[in-house]
Amino acid sequence: MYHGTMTNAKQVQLGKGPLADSAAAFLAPMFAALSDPTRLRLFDLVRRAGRDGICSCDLTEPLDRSQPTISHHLKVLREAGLVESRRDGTWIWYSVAPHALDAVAQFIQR
Amino acid sequence: MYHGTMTNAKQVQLGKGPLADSAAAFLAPMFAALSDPTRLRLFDLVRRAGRDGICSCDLTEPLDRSQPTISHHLKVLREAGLVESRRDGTWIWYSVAPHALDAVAQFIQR
DNA sequence: ATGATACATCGATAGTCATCAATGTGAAGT
DNA sequence: ACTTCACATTGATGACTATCGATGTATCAT
Repeated sequence: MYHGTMTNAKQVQLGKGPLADSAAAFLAPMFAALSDPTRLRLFDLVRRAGRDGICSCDLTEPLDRSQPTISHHLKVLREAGLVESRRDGTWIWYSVAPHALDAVAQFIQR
Repeated sequence: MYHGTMTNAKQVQLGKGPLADSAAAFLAPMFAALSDPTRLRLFDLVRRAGRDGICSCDLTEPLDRSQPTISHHLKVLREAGLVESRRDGTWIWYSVAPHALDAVAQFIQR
């Protein structure tokens, strides 16, 4: 399994014209990743943890969901490029990917 | 059918602590409304139309979707509080709801 | 090696969604 | 009244999703 730094350097220039098909295809999964209440709170908890990140084991309880469910949501966030994971011995730390929300913010205020 | 101004004055104070359950329940549907590529481009087209808005008939072709599909997406955007509709004779004009994305923007940059 | 801990994956289920063809509705013109 | 145009709704279908119990996997301690 992959636990390195997902740099996701993909930068999308939204441009000035109508939102391109490719830009929409890039942005939509990010919105989708935040479209579930549980996952939204999950992302918020990870973000509040700052650079150090937060252990997956500390996320199960406050969200009142099973461990597989939290693991699933973290996978969705990771595949959307919003969070990164970093293994440290037995456990894994999740943190927000740098510039994760830049594209989203750029779309919101344009 | 309702075509008046959906003021949606609901204001959410996200506060400083972890994202509350209620705040997540309020925000998630907005992200969900933008989580589909077609609907994202649809919203973008409506937003680009400015205050006057844009006719539904002018949205079917550029998005390459059937008329019922566009109608469905517009309904989703409207119920999420992101766009408004205004009847004018035979046709209907869609425009972005004022402060539609304020809550989303507030969440993104916090 | 054994056991324990942290996390991922599998399989199943109930619910939701995007899409379209067909049909309904409401307004305007003739 | 009839037709036409703009848009909404219905019904159906295939795809996706949130959730959990059960099970697998990797790491550490003993």
